[in-house]
Parts: sequence; structure tokens; C-alpha cells
Amino acid sequence: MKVTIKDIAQKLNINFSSVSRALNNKPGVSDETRRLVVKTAKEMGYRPNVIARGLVSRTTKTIGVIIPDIINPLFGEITTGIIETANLSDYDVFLCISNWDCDKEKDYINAVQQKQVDGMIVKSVCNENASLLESAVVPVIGLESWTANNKFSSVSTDNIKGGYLAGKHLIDCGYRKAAIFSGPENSSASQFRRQGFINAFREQELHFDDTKFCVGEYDIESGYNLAKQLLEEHPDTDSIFANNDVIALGILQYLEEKGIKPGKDIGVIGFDNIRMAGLPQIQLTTVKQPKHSLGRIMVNLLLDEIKNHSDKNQHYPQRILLEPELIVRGTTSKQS
Amino acid sequence: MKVTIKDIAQKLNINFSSVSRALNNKPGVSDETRRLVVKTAKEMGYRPNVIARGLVSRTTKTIGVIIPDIINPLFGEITTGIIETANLSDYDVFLCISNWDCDKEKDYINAVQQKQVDGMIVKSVCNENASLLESAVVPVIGLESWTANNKFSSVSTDNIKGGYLAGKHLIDCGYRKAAIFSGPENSSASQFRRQGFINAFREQELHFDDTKFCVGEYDIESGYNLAKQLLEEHPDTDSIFANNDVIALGILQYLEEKGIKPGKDIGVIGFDNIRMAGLPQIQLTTVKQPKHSLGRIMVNLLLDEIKNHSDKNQHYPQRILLEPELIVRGTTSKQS
DNA sequence: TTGAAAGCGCTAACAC
DNA sequence: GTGTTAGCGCTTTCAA
Repeated sequence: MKVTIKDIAQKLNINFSSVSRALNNKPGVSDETRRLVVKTAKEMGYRPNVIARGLVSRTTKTIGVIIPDIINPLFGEITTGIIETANLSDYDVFLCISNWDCDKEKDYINAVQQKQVDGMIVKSVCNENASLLESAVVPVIGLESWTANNKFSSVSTDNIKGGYLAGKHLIDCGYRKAAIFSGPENSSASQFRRQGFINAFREQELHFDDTKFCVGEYDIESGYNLAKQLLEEHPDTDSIFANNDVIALGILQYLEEKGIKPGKDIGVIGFDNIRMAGLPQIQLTTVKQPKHSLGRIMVNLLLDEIKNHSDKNQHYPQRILLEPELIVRGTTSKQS
Repeated sequence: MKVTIKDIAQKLNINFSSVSRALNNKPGVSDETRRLVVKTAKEMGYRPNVIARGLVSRTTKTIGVIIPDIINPLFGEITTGIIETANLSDYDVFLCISNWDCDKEKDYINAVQQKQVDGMIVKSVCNENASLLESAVVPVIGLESWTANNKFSSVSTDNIKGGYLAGKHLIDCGYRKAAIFSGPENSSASQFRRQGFINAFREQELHFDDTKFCVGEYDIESGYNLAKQLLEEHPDTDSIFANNDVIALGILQYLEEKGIKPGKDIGVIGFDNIRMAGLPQIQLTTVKQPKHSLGRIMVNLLLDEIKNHSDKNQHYPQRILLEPELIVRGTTSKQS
């Protein structure tokens, strides 16, 4: 059976509030009693019911994390950063996987609040839930979800800059007929990456052919299918900017099957720098996101907002942008 | 502010227990009142405090999941199976990442119980925590943690059979001088895989050279380093059984650097069948674990034990073994 | 220093 | 059908 402070009190023939005081290092108990209580608690295998404690304190030391997919190593690493950082402050994490489903995301946003999380971190996959997030009763940090009049803070890699780095690199290599394989159209990350990419072309007074902007999903199949379709329709394409590494992996798969050599016959650059991008068999040029830092910074920001949640007037939504970094590998190279 | 049933009751000038009855579809309220309550609750944005509810019911509809690493896609897929299945029964998941650290695992085991989880799923990384798990106040399901006199149920792939499939396949291909790259020595999974592998050799009256049993970690670096070391010391080695795909990836990395062709110059077989094993650039022969099913079955077993947790005497620890499957790809081939 | 009592938000047993 | 009350395990205020 679970042992409670009442059990301890009964055994020691004292009042249970003394037990509470002793166990929580609060003043108002003699050293003698405290010692005895602590000892007995240990002997009886007492574990405080933090849920009940939370009912009183109105906090649960728990945050909700809602992400679309944990198999994509990008989110795996971000989540690791989140959990590790949260643990440092004794917070635990409810992990929710929306599977890119709007309704499921909505259900989760409600569910974690019912479970009285102290705050949440959300990588939202659709704008429809924005108002739900804005009306949340606890602080919210968005991952890549900044919009013009955001009501909550957001953290992301500087996607415009990341897109720019990708575009600039392709141009520097001598590629001129680039394509973009985007994630879903409503993904702000993809929009920013596209924007930065095209900026790089404009800056050099080069033209980006909009018919080579291809919209898909953030998965391997999408990369494979888009590559097939694009190269059949536009065989003149000399390079592709995949909006994430997983899409790029799909592209490489198609190229491999067709015997087209990335880096030689065509340039391919991804985004994220997931670990397998660096495998010698892959050697994908990409734009690195500081994944662990994203998680860490989101948690720190969130905990800070939780701490100051009472004086709401003092709180303005922040937008934090982390630096992307170009990682050059074998799938791009100087064109003669 | 958060709205409670008392707020609703006050507004409607009725007793708060009527509100509770109405909201929970319990008998004892007029349809009229019920309608009114439900309507008002919605208007006021009421969200039940499931924590408080749990204090009464003594359940939290939450399970704790403790795994060593979420970036390894193996655990990513298992965790996805866990969360999806748990959600079907309205359970949420505390995700904890032990990072292969015994102490951290111990802390987590205590922490989730303090948070009053209804049960937990643990992939334990060390035997020292066995007693802690056995004395848990809630049902526990182990992932790959069966020992002779287990006190809790355990689910895993049939690792002996998996190891056997790997060994048999290498033999069938004509490899005779195999090596094993194992995970940590205390990993029961690795022990079973080794055992099955060697069984296959014995069965054919072939000898496995024990000096080619190499112990490392379950990561890329380990695969790389062991490959380097082994092939320098035992250049006659003709094949390697990596105890997971990530180790195998490290092996392939080393071979690539040395210009040694897997499947041609040397056979390599992994374990797990993570997604990237199937990439055309990798084409790793491996033994597939039913990852999503592992997660699903563990949750179903756990929920079942939670339901019958009261009549303890009726409960025997089960051991469930799922079937592995050989996936032949390019890194092994028939030797002439 | 200790005990008694109220209350966190909710459910459930009992009385009316 | 509705209100009252106790209690889940805990913290905290107020008396003693």
C-alpha cells in the first residue's frame, strides 16, 4: 500500500501536519521530531504524492510538449534537449505526438491543460489552433510558430537566414537552375526558408523559376516522388533545396535508383543536419539547426514565463532566432 | 482564471455536486439542469481538473515510460507505438530518458511514482534497479528485461531467435569467420542475440571464434571503433553480426572509408531494421523487430494489469516474445 | 513546538 | 432531483 503522511503521523503518535513540516524542512518542528519523522518516512518507504501537493500549490512541475513526429531525428534531438533541460529544474514532460493531425493537436492542447501542466511547448501544424493556444491558461512557447501578431513567445532557427545560406551556397557552386522541395504550404518554416533562398538569388540578380517550387510533406516518400516528377518535367534542373533532410534523403534515393550522382550531376542541399546526413554513404550538404539548443532555450524561456505568470502585464511575447550553419558535404560541388 | 465546478454552480445558483453529476453524465439531475450546466460550462470555458479528479479516484490516467535514448529510431518507433496505443484509452505518457545512466533511471522510477502514474514501462539499463522496479506500487512492464525469476511482465522480440536468424543467414551465405559486435555486456538483449547466433553455428557443427566477440555500446562510434580494431587484429574476419543497426552503420562507415565493400568483401548484418537501413545507399541486411507492435503490446498488457491491480494474487508475470524477421539486403551475399 | 482546521477541485455517499 | 457532507493527500493558517 501507498504510505501517506497520516500513516507516518499515526505511527509516531503526532499530528500529520508536523510530519508535513518535518518532511518539507519547514520551521516549527523540533530537531528531534524532524529526525524521527525523516527516519520513519524512509523506513516506511514514503513517497510524497506530488499530485496532492500540486492541488494545493496549483503547480504540477510538469510541462506538456506537443510535436508532430518523434521518429524524425530532428524532433528526437529537440525533444531530448527539452526533457534534459526540464529535468534540471525538476520538471517532467508529457509527450504528445500529433502525427501532423490538426484535430489530434487540438485534443492534446486541451488534454494537457486538463492535466494541469504548468506550461506547454507546441510545434503547431496548423493555424486553426492558434486561438486555442493564445487562450491557454498557462504559458505557451511555440516552436517555429511566429506570426505577425503573436500572443505567445516563439523560438526557432532563423529560417530566412538558413534559406539564404542554402541559396547562396548553390549559387556559389555555380548552380543556376534550382528547385525547392517545400514542406506543407502552411508551414511557416518552409515559407521563410523559401524566402531566404530566393533572396539569395535576387541578391545576385539571378532568377528563380517559380514552377520549380514544389510542395510536399516532410517525409522520404515526398522527396522521392517530387524528385521523380520534377526531373521528368524539368530535366534541366541542376540543383534542389530540400526543406529538410528527410526530404533530401528521398531525393537521394531516387537519384541512386536512376544512377544520377548527387554532387556531380545535380546538387542537393537539405535542412536540419540530422545525424545520418553525415554518414559517409550519404554525405548530404545541409543547413544545420541547433537542435538541442532549441529544446533547451524553449524550456528556459517557458520556465521563466511560468515563474512570472502572475504579473501578466509585464510579459511581452518574444521571438528568439537561433543561428543556422551551412554544412558542406558531398552532394554539392563547384560546377565548371 | 481557471473556472471550477463551483464557479458554474454559483452562476447557476445550484449546488456544485449537481454540476459534477451533470458533467459526468451521472443519474440524479433533471435533463433541464443537465442541459443548462453543460451549456454554461462550455460558455465559461470550463476544463475539468483531472488532477483533482484523480485524487479521488486514485488514478491519473497517466503512464510513465523510461527509455535510454529517444534519438535512436528504434526507441522512437517503439515510443510512438506506446503513445498512440495509450491515447486510445485516454492515457497520457510521461516520457523519461535515462541516457543509459543507472542513477538517472533510478531517479525516474521514483519520480514517476511520486507523480502517481498508474503504471510504467521501463527499458532498464542496469540490473541494480531491478528491486526498485519489483517493489513498485504500480504495475510495471519491462522491455527486454526478462530474468529467471522476474516479478513483473516483460515484452521483447525473441532475441534468441533473432540471433539465430542472423547466424543462419550468414552461414547460408557461406560466411564462416564471423564476428559479433555486442552492446553492453549486461544487456540481456545482446546476450540472447549472441546465444542464438552461436546456436546457429553449433547446429551446423561450425565453430564460432570467441575472440571475435566484441563488446561495445549501442552507437555509431562503437561500431566504427570495433570494426577498425577487429579488422586490424583479425583481417581474416569475413562477416559481422552487429547487435543493432546503429552499430552496423558505424561498421559501414569504417568500411566505406577503407574502400571495403560490404556484401562483397565482407558480410554485415544488423538488428532492428530502423528505417534508414532500407535506404538505397545503405541497404543493410538486418533482423527486423516489430517496433510499433512492441509498444502497442506493452501498453495493452500494462492497461490490463492496471485494471486488475487489486487482486494481486491472481497475477503472474508474463513473458511475451514477438517474432523477429530476417530482412536480406545488400550487405550480405552468397559467397562462392 | 505542536495540534486543529480549512481548503485545493473533485467524486460519492447520504439525507431530504 | 437536489443539497449536504466527507474525504482523496497535502500545505498552510491559526490557536494553543
